[in-house]
Amino acid sequence: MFPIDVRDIRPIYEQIIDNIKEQVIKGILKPGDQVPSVRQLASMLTVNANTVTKAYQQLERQKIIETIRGRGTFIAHVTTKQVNEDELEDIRKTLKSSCMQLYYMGFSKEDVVKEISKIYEELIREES
Amino acid sequence: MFPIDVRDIRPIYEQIIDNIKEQVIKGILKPGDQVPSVRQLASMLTVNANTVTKAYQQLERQKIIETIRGRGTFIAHVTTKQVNEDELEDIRKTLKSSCMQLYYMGFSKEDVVKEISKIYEELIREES
Amino acid sequence: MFPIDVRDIRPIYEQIIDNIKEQVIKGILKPGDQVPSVRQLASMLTVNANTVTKAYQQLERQKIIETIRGRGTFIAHVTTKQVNEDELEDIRKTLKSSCMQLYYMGFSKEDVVKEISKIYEELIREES
Amino acid sequence: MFPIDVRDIRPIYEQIIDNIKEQVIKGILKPGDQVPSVRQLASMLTVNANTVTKAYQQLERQKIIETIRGRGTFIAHVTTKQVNEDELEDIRKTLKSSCMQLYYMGFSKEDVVKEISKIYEELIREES
DNA sequence: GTGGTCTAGACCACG
DNA sequence: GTGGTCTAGACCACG
Repeated sequence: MFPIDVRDIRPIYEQIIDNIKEQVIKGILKPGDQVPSVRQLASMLTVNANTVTKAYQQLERQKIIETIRGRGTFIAHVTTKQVNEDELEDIRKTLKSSCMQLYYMGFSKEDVVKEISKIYEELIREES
Repeated sequence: MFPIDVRDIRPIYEQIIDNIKEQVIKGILKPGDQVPSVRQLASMLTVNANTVTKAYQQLERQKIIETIRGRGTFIAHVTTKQVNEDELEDIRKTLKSSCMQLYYMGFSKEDVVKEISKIYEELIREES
Repeated sequence: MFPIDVRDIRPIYEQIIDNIKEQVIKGILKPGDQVPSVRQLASMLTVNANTVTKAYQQLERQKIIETIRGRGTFIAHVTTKQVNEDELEDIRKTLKSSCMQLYYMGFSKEDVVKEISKIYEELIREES
Repeated sequence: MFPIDVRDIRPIYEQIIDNIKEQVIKGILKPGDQVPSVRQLASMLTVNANTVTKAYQQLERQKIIETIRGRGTFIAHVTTKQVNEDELEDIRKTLKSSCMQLYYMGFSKEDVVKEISKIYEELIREES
């Protein structure tokens, strides 16, 4: 599967969320694909099952996966998510914090744009 | 001073850090300017003095402010911070998470670039 | 564990820092070893948990220990720390103060060298 | 006179103590020499008079200066100070902390000895 | 159970 | 008056 880094700043459940999202965006996981059960993934990543549960709950709330009782958990069929203003505001705060840190490291606006463009491109690079 | 938002995802001390950084970047606070004492700022924001202390300690470690014994706390004289690879890697992870969230909201690469450009520009608007 | 001396000139959190550093240097604590949890150490030393937290935070900043979310705190895997000129200058000032005190007690250069050699040797005695 | 560095880790009163001790050790100030009055030194260094008072009190307790009522303050006539075991123990703790810091910066015993020798020599270099 | 955040409040060192 | 240290204790996030 994918690696969990216990030293990562992000909590483990967020790493799981980010990894699955990334695989969906990159097309590695496609709508209808089954994802491992909570217990399977927990043992694959050697993390606590509660941690995977938390990640799956959030992914489900975000309509990225869906659980069908008795059958398992699957990648949802894409429904472009509508813009949530509160969430967007939180993202902006995060971006602003990152910008300030980069500013202090001497990054110009162009440097920042270059950085984020590269990140976005790597994400949606067709069939990675 | 500036508002503390208890509903903000960021802890209070981080909001304080971000706000002061922002004022320095925008040139509202200049090198040598005195910032409110721990107790003053605490009562202005109606937060506990320890919370302000924590924010100030981190700002001091980042060389953004400096404390002069018995006199108070001041904006540091700029010393361009050198790039820390570990820190940069953490920022990249944060940017990637934000990109994925924005992608799910339907933001194209151009939209994301526009968004971050606006944020960066607002930050340095008044020739810092 | 180790004793806290309330009469010591150093604050408690510094005594904790120094004690753990010493155990690491002496090889009593090895990379990967778990150190007591904040609460455990606090009750062992009968000090407040916040005091231990402060010591651990500084040790973490110095890359001597690392915290793994929900699992505990561990001795870091050694990464030789690079020389920080500012820090070195501070150490030199401290050494100079000590030298002057010793000079007044009648210590010759050879006495001082003998003293510090003994201290250093006791530190690394058991092949760390 | 001598410079006070408000950014120095040492409190101002300690800087004053250290500076006067240093001048005595180096022979710049000799037994019987008059030192500035508290108010004079305070205005020379632009520090608070209480700070100078504190420094002078400690220097007097250490028999390095002596105050003659109505006449002023003078460098004391040398009387080799006897070794105070408690004080020596404190110095050892300080030296140990410094050794540990230097050890973490990669200093060998020889490096540390070289460092402290240089500091001691610069101190007693005849007529600096 | 683990550490992180925050409060209220005391006391101290420095100036 | 300024920040630094420390306590007691609450509540939260993560696992």
